[in-house]
Amino acid sequence: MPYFADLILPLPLENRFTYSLSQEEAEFIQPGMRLAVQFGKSRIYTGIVAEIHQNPPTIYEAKPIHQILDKKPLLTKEQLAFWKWIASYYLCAEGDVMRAALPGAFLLESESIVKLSKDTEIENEVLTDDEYLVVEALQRQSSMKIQEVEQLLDRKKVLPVINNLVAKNLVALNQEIYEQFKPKQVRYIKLNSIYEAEVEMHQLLDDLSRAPKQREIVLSYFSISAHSKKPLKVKELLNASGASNTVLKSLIDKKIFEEYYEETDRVVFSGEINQHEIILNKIQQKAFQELKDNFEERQVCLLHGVTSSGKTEIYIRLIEEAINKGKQALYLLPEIALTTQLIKRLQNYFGDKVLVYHSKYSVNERVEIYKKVLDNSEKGKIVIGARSCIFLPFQDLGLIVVDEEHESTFKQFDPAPRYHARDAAVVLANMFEANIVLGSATPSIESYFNAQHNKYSLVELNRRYGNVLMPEVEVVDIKTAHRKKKMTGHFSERLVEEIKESLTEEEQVILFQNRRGFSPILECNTCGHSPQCPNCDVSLTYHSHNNQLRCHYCGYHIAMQLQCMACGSNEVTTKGFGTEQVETELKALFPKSKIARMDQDTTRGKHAYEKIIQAFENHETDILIGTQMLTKGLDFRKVSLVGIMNADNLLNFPDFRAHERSFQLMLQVAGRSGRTKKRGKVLIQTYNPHHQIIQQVSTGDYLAMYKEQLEDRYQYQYPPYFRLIRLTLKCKDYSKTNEAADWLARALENVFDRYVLGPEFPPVARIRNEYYKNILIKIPQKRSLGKTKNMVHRILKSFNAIGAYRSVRVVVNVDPQ
DNA sequence: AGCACGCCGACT
DNA sequence: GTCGGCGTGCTC
Repeated sequence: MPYFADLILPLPLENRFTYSLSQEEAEFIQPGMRLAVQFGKSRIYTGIVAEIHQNPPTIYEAKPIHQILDKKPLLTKEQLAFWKWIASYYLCAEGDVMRAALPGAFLLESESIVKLSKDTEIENEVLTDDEYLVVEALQRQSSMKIQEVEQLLDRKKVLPVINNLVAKNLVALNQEIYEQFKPKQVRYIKLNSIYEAEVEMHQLLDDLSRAPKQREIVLSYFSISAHSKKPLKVKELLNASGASNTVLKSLIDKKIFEEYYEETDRVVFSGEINQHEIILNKIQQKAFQELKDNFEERQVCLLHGVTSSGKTEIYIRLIEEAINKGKQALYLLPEIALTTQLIKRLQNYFGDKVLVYHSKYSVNERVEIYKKVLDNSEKGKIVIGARSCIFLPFQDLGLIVVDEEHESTFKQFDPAPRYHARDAAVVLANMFEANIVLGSATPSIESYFNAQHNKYSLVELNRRYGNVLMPEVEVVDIKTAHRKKKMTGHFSERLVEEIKESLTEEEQVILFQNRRGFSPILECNTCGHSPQCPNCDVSLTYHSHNNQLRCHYCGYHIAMQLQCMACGSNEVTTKGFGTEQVETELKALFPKSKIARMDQDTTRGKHAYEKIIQAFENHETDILIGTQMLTKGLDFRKVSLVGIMNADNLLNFPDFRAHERSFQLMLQVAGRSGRTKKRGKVLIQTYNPHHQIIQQVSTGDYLAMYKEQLEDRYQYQYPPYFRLIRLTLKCKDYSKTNEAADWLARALENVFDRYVLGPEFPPVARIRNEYYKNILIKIPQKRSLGKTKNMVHRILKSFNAIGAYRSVRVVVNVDPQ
């Protein structure tokens, strides 16, 4: 009986692919292992075994596999099921999930290598110039990559040339695959055991009397090993003796020393546990108990706790309980770069049980963490990281914490799989029958709705830790201020007063300015023209640090223009205002204060974030101006004033979540103020002081916001009452984009009727010379989600079958943010 | 995705 | 005439 394996390949393709196995292979291979297989004419890919069976494919001959890459499965059954769920829920291929889920180093890919055939006789052959060049080059360097051949011949299509050479039996084309992960090896040294006896030892030292450097090394070795029995690293020995590697090498050559290698962890925790107990106050204790009680009934619990109410301590205690039961715990964060403070807190308590996992780690480091989790090892019982952590190979997951669950960065936007880590984590927890806490000071409407409708349980913390008062919020009407001429640039008189007061009290100030879309653009005072990107439908934005005009979307940039490009007028001004302007104006207002800025521009370097934060923590900075980044879990002690420069550009965003977002953002920023005894102050500058969201922020009334937003969502048919699927069409051809979008919208309307919106152009309708068009499908609660998705799937399939629309790509985004 | 094949315009 | 552009189809 023949055997077959169905593989998931890391490609955006619908199907799994079936390969044939020998009986021996079939007995060894298990689902979750990696195989290297040939796919297509020449390439070799890494595939994951999803299933082994004995049903031969009917319409094609299955190819044999190339190589088995694992001794035991790299994926658990749960993971395979989880991948399947993600692919079907978010309407993407399992291959897309595979790419997102596995550290890159696990995905071996082949590279075509050209080599000279063994018994080549060139003389008789008639060669073209190109062919001759390749053969000649190969006589010098034995093998070449396709890319190198491209360089050699200085043209793009070299495969025909190579194929001709292969046909003439002059060269061979091979596939080479590389195992990318290399365990880190550390070189150790030990003395040859014959010198351990005292006599031999003295003899050795005598023998070396004429080689003082070598003698020095041996003496160092003795002195180190006298008070430590630990294996000795070569590096340590060389450091201690001050000798060079060459000297040691001659000792190794003389067989006096022996060297050996051992694998070590790249990711090591060097600190030590310095916090041994977490003591919860009464309110925290009560919440902790409630959470545990709730878990008896329901797996998911929403923890709604105001800023600095001490949610982290509760998480830590929950994690502790999970790992005490021998289970693994996962702590999900929106963005890992901003959370060094939190990671330190966890490591101080749990030591090396904590592993941090995120995309900024090197591929090798990620492989190590992956393997630790797979082995359910003691190191790495607790994993903390951003959204991709949900793909780790947990064996026995007991608890998931989703911190700042309202954050939209949990949703992956591009590329597929466009998953929401919070929602996927709920599914993951369900697979393990694990508990999951969703925590936030400003829960998402969806989660609060689920809590209100008993899908999740709910625990609330209404007091700040140590009974610190919530900050006092003052709304400044800048419309009136402008009229009364009480504005200095973007600063109202009130804000300047408050900053002055804080500074004289030697307290710190945070100023918040929303980013994107409000970066400054250049505008001509005469004709109103502003320079546009040639590839995208946007104005170029001005960047003062390099004096450039830049496109946000494609990176196109030109030097700053001093004359209008349309009419030649010399009067051009920068409009709109970002953090840079705030900084400039602030420096003029407070020349003596130390001012720092935290935004995209200033946080580019690897440790730039930390430096700015550190400086602020150490009070080397008085005023910190920043964007969204400031809202994320930073804990500054001496901030007494938070200023929101302009609330309106948040509120006026064209998005059904704009109000919810504004509320969350403002309340989070406000929470940075007054974390110690003194009551903090928040100043919000706005043109609409009576806007309901501004009012709700100033009273900190989450429930009022929730209720009002919920009504809007119901009325305008948005989540949580309706689910959304957004289809985005992209194409270089404008009219084709329109035609295809119309066709697709018609096809969808046939099934979903009035629940199809669009097609319509997004605010930026052209990016990198591609036109965009959106179609939105709204799914009422009563309609089956699964059936709807199958239907969408079917319609997309027939869309893709239309030759004329072949160049139009459709991006599917389920639950778009 | 990546690659082959086929058709078409633009150059040595 | 070939080179390289792109559209189309297929991969177990």
